[in-house]
Amino acid sequence: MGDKLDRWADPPLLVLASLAGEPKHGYAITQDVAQTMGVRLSAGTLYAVIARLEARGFIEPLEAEDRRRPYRITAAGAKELARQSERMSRVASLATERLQASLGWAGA
Amino acid sequence: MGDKLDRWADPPLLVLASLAGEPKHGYAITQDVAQTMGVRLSAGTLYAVIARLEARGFIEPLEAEDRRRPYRITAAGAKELARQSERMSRVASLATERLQASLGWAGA
DNA sequence: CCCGCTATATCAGCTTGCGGTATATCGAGT
DNA sequence: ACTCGATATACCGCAAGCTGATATAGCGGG
Repeated sequence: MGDKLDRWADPPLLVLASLAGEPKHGYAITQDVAQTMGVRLSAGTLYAVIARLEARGFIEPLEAEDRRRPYRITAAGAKELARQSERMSRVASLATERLQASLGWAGA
Repeated sequence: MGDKLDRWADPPLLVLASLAGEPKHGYAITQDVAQTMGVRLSAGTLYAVIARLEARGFIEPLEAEDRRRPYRITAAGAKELARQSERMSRVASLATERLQASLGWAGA
């Protein structure tokens, strides 16, 4: 049930990608990730990830408006995101290449 | 130290991507993943992932030669890999776009 | 007045990831 | 012959992460 194999997407990466453009607060991140990346992050995951990302210095909190606690990506976070997304696109294109190259799969 | 935040790459995805081209046995997967994707999978991770992937029907074992137990990607696995890598490249390009759009990062 | 949406936070439980260890075979060096 | 490193698979315990549930709370609509 709680199977990780159903969604192979690292929440930290999605959150960081969401914050890459402009600062957002937690709830806005969930919505952005759902809309632009098609992955629904539960509240439990979201705030845990935010805490870890902040502890690593990849994101930093801004002054709270109302109930909203916005976060901004740091230079270190941006650098890390750039590295990871480069790797990601390499893996993705490699996978696509290989899949197209072997059109012989009759499969089960 | 076993911090997941250091390496945001889902081992299942890497293994499946490695098997996308042609069947490989476990050890060969580790080497391929390390060389082409820059991620080192420990033996413990590797064989656990293989077992889960097989249980899901994403890969299937071929007849063993010598000590080697090769695995092949199934049609279901290929489909899943295609879906995931499409998502991956979308997230990656989105992240890159957003990072470049906000050129405030000094790079340090 | 209650319900759903916004918004954040925490918890228990399960799954997963990783390092270490065990086993076994093989080729190369000494 | 012996040892060492590489090949190759497998399992264990621990720590970390993810998820769904639960709690809190203000606000607007039915």
